[in-house]
Amino acid sequence: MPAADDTAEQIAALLDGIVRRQRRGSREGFKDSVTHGQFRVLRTLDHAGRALRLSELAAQLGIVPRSATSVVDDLESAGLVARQPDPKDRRATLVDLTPAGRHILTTLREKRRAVMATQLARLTPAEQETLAHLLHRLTED
Amino acid sequence: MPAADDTAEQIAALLDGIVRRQRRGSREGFKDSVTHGQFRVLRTLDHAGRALRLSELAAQLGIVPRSATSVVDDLESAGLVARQPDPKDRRATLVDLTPAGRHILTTLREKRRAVMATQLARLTPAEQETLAHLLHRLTED
DNA sequence: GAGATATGCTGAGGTTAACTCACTATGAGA
DNA sequence: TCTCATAGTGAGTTAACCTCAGCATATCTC
Repeated sequence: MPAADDTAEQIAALLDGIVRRQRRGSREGFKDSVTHGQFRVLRTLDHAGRALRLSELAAQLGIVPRSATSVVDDLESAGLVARQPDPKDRRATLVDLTPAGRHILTTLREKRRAVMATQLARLTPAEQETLAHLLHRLTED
Repeated sequence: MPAADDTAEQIAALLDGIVRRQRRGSREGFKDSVTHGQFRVLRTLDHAGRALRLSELAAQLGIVPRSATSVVDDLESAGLVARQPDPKDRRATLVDLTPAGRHILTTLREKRRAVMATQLARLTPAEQETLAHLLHRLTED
């Protein structure tokens, strides 16, 4: 049982626990506005900076298109995103943030940041930087 | 908007993405054996090294007791854990791993480790150590 | 330019992992 | 003893996914 292997198992369990807590915290904070899944859509659209095809959105979220349809349905009912037909392909629909969606996203980000910051307070700013750097390295292509 | 705050938001998003992928990978690997939630129960019992009360188990998992009941139900049907009455309190039930549960846990850990190791391969062993250390610091009391 | 094939979205329905609320059985304190 | 707290569970709900099937539109092949 090599040490490196133990590290992998350990990291997996630690990540799992942290995200679990963080998710729980967000749920409290997001109450009565949007769900975590909806938040992810808003964030993704904002990050893209333009309207995305539903399938494109799904790909970026790492979910199947059918699942994206449902989340977008709910966000659209809430007036936070808008669908419009893609002029280049009549099969496709473009999804974009509404001003209301953009507005709420700012608030939610702040709440989420607060939750995360509470946990992160255990690390020094330098350690936080290191962590961010390592996590980033883990996700980049 | 101070840099430290940005870091918090960033870390939250990165963690989320990593765990999402990792979870997806595990799902593939665990197929036809146990779910992620069930795995967590097995791991927790093994970690405790003794039979746990259902409520104690729930607490360690960070879920409400009622939720633990259901997961334990399924694991018990599968013969991976066993319930037995707590001799000290007839209201309580103790849950423990069966030999079969202990056995499958080893296999699952290995699969999970493999999934995580693939992602971790982007970091040097030293970086992995650092990451494990930082994550550990984040979770400890 | 017509027919086969691929693509984009959505209806229907299922699973996992949680939740709350209300109930029963048992234990513990006044 | 009578009250109140605690341990577990039945019933029912929610979020966030999934697959499979189907329709409309686009594209490719002949």
